[in-house]
Amino acid sequence: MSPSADRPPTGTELASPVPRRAPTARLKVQRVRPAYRQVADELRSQIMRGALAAGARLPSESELTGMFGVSRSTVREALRVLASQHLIETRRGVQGGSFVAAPDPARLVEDVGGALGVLVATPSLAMADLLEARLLLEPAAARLAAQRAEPETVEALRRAAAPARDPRDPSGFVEHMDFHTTVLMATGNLMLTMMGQPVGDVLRTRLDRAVVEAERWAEVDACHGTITEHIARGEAAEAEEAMRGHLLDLREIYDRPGAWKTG
Amino acid sequence: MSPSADRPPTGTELASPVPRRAPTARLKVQRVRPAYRQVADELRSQIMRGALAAGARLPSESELTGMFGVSRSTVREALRVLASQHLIETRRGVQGGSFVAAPDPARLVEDVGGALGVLVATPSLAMADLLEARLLLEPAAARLAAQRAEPETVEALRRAAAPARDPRDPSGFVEHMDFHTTVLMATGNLMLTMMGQPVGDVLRTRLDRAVVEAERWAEVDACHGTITEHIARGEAAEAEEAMRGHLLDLREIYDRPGAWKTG
DNA sequence: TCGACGGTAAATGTCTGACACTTAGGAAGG
DNA sequence: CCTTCCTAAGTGTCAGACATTTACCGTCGA
Repeated sequence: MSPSADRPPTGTELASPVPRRAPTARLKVQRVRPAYRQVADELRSQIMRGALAAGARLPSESELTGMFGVSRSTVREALRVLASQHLIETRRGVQGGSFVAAPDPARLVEDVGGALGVLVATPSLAMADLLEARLLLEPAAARLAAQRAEPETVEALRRAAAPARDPRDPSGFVEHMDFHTTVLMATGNLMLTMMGQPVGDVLRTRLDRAVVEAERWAEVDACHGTITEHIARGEAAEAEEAMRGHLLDLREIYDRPGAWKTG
Repeated sequence: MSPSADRPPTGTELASPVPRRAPTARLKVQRVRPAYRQVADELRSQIMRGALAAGARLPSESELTGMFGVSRSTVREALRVLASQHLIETRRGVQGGSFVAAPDPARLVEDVGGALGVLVATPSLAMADLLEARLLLEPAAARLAAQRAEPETVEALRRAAAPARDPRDPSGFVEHMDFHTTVLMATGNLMLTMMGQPVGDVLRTRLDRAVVEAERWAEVDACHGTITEHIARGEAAEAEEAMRGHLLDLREIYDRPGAWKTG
């Protein structure tokens, strides 16, 4: 990140390399907010305030044109902003329009994962940080999962712990979800799932699986099975410890040279 | 990633105003992706692939119209999408244009916080979940902070632990950052900070401070001080335990009826 | 009576061309 | 050397038109 990269106002500036003796008031702020931003902010505020319930239909673009006194292009750019933040969805055709989108955890996780992927490409966020965060989160999640184990979630865990079969045989891929994600979900706490999943996603997608031998995967699967059974029996402490050990094992893989796909 | 590619099965479909007895296969997928999305996806892909480095300038809107063979409106809508995902920043004037944005953790935290705020308005994510997640994260963070305490971070902690003075007296508000955020930052692990801060933000902004008596805040400040000193002395276990106790104390506040601002 | 078919209209999607506004940098003037 | 003004590149905004999608509804035929 070049130090000259001028940062627009985020409001949460940390250590700012304060430009001493600013020549003339040299603000980088946008003097005027573009109209499309004002429109977007106003609509967003209405949505967040609950004035527009989820599923509700916004006025048509032409109507918004009249309401805000701006052109349709401007309205549309505002709508694109909201749509890309998943606050609205637009449909075409008769009875089409822009609708307030129902908040979707999966979508948020996707977005965060994507942003994380970008961040790990910078020196500010190291893979080691992700591993540490995971090591902090998932053992605790395993403990909670054990404390709250229900037949249904245990069943899901068993499915997830079953080794993913040969990728060339797609038959086993139905309904197969990542084990670690499943453990997070088994806590019944959506917040934990949302915190942990993006981390796991990034680690998984950037690991070059070629550096790992087949028998290593067998060990991994064995660990998953052990953890699952601890959770199934409600053995909280054991589940936590097993997960911690598992993650430490994995760390050995992640620490290998060339384990990370660069691009 | 965030392109929110035409939704693969998220499995989290909730109450869709299901048109009973779907006439013919009634998919909600967009048959054709609008041009602005294609342009946005292509540009995003180039940015993520690294073909455009951070800070690099994209072609001007007019040039992009030529390159993609679409009108400027379409190009602009695509740029709005990328801008609202913080992948690019746009400047006006000579030497203006769209520039690849440097990844900014603070921005990501902001976004996640905003999205969380929306999610807690739904039954899928309860405040209790946030509290639990926090209870899981911050004590561990306090431990790590203690293990790695450096003079500089300790100093920042002391500043943050100092009671925020009367809001009507803005003098004390300079440089005052939330204590819990500071603890997270003191771990030196950006990932932990990014996981914890949105949670704290949501809890803080939605707590109706009117239900809390002044002396309660004094207790809170005292707790902050205790934790800070544990961290300063490198007492990891004590710091962790103090933080846990502090959060459990806070829980009493959060559990009061009427503690949450509805919206 | 019921299903298939096709028309209609309300919206979004796209294009074109024009003008306004912003702003860094250079030229002119003191 | 400093200040002031001008310029030009680029984004921001507007207006109007046409294209495309698609739920709905009426018609027709079996």
